[in-house]
Amino acid sequence: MSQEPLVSIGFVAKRTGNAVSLIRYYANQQLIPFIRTQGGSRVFPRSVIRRVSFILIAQNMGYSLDEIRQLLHTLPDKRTPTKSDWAKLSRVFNQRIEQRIAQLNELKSSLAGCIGCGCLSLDKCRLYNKEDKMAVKGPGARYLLGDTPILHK
Amino acid sequence: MSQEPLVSIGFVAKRTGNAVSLIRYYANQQLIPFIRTQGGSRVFPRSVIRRVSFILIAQNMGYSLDEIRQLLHTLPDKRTPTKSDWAKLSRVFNQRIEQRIAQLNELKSSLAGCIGCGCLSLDKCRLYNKEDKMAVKGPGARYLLGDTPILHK
DNA sequence: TGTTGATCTAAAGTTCACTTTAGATATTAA
DNA sequence: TTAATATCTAAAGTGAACTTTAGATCAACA
Repeated sequence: MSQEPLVSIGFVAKRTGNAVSLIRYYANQQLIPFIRTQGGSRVFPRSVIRRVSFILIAQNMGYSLDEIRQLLHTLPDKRTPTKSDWAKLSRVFNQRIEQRIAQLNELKSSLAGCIGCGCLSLDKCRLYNKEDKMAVKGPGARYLLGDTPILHK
Repeated sequence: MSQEPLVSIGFVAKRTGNAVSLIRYYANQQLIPFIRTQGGSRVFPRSVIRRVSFILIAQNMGYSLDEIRQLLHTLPDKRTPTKSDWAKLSRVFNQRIEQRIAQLNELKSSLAGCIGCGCLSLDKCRLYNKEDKMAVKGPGARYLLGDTPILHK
C-alpha cells in the first residue's frame, strides 16, 4: 500500500488524547482506515492521527459523524492524503467556520436588539432558520426569539 | 400571580415552531413555568415563548439543558421577567458568543497554519484544550490537529 | 348532545456517540 | 519462559434529548 509507518491503536489513542475504545469505534465506523496484523490487531497509517483530529474538530463545529464520513470521503482511499488533499477539505471547512461566525454575530445583534434594548417587534426579533443544519439541529423551521406580535399592537 | 395572559401548550408549540411533546418535556424538566387549569391542562404565561426561544438558542450555542437550567435560574420565579432581567442574562450569553467566535477564529488560523500551508510542526499545530466545556465536550485534554513530530525531524 | 380535536399520564422507544463488560488471544519486557 | 500489558470480539449499557404509544379525559362547537 504505502511506505507510511504503521502505528498501534494505543498509540493513536494517546496521540489524539482519546480512549482506545473511541479509536476502535471510529475504525469500525469506517471513519479511519486500518489493516490487520497477522495476529488480528488493527494497525493504522500514521496519518489517521490527522484524520482523528479532523473528526474531533468537525464534531466541535457541529457536524455529525455521518456528515464527517461524507466529508472524509473526499480524501483518497488508496494513498496517504497529501497536503493539498487536506487543504481542499479545509477550504470547505473554513467556509463553514466563516458561516458560523457570521451566524454568531447575527445572534449577537439579535440579542442586543431583542432582549438587550427591549425591542419586541416581531420583524426585528424573529430569526428564521433557513435549513442550516449547523444552525439548529433537527428538521423544520424554528422561530427564535420570537415573542408575540400582540405586544406590537 | 400576574396579569400576564395565559396560553395553551399547543400555542407555545406553534409559536416557537416545536412539537407539543417538546414543550411538555421542557415543562416537566422545570425549564419553563406553568400552572394547571381546573381540568388539569398546563397553561403558560406568554413569556415562556421567549424562554423557549432562549433555550433553543442556548442549545445551539452548545449549552446542555442542565446548564441552561442554571442560567435560567437567574431569572425571577415569581414575576414575569423584565427587560433588564433578560438583558442581564443576555450579557452572560454574549460573552459566550464572543468566546466562541474567538475560538473559531483561532481554529481558522490553525487550519490555515497546519493543514492549508502544510506546516507540520507540533508547536504550531497542536491545540490544547484548556477545560473549555463549550470548546470540546468530554473530559480531559485533547490534542487537536497534532500530527507526529517525527516529520519535523 | 355528540363528536372532533386538544390535552393528559406513564412508560417505553429512538438516535447519537460512545463506554463497559467479559472472556479470549496477542505482544512485549524481564 | 513467564508475567504483565495490549488488543480482540460481540453485546450490552449509558446519558442526553427527545418522540411515540396507549388509553383516558377535557374543551370547543355545530
